[in-house]
Amino acid sequence: MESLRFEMIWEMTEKIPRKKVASYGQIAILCGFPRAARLVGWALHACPEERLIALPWHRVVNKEGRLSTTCLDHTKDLQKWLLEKEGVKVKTIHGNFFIDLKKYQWRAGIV
DNA sequence: CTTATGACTTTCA
DNA sequence: CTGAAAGCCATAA
Repeated sequence: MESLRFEMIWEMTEKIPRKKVASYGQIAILCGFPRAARLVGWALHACPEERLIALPWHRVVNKEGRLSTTCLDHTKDLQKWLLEKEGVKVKTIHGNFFIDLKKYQWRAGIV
């Protein structure tokens, strides 16, 4: 098995269906690297803007379903907006945004 | 080649 | 139950 590269992460992220979300760890697991959750976050952070635009990065949240992005150019507000645009309900709690994983978590790739 | 970092996750106190 | 710390991996410098 090759090393987990950003490209793999991006491709896996692109496979997330509409109205579904996946955790960073889940993406890593689907790629075959259960402990590379941080790579996923960083991969998206290091992703070119062009690629990022076509990438459903907003469907990737942390394990709690919380929008944990710290990227100044791609804020939680933007992510929330993109999700609601798809019809995904986003809860606003104490200034943070949460997603109902029981309802929206991606259940594919568990072949 | 070595050190530092990041949009995470899990475990210990 | 809540909070803090370590673990993890690939990339950048």
